[in-house]
Amino acid sequence: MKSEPSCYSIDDLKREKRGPWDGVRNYQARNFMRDDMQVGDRALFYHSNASDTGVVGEMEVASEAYPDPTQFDRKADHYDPKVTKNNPRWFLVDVSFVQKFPKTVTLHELKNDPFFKNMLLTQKGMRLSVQPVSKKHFEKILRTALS
DNA sequence: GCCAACGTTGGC
DNA sequence: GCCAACGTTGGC
Repeated sequence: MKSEPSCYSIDDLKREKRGPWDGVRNYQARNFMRDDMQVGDRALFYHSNASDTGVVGEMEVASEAYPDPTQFDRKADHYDPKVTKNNPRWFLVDVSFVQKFPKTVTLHELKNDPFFKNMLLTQKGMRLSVQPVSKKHFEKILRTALS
């Protein structure tokens, strides 16, 4: 799950312990949260547009999917004038902090390791902000981060 | 800040 | 339904 650290970082989540992953306005990303995530699933926190772009920590899915409240909020950055309370379009899950890695596993590292060749994240033009990670990739990233 | 790669919108 | 124009993402 990607976020620009200037907007919301792993340190913000560490401080807050738990929070809604709001602001996602892409159908595919929404579908992954709404349809494929379950409470207790692990997720990776990725810093995009950062000085050190890459995976910075681990979190846990802490809620079922529910409508993103910011879509109804006229003053929110991601307000969507086309939705109504009875007909929400955007969904999110809450996430809770698990750990911040002692070192970032950078996008550069992932792209340079053939093991991650087929990972969605490393594909050209891939900018989906919420995307699935295979177990083997997830575990290798954990091992790399903690080694 | 640039810009390539996507995604969305809306005229037709 | 096509596709040009526009908006966004995100690496660099």
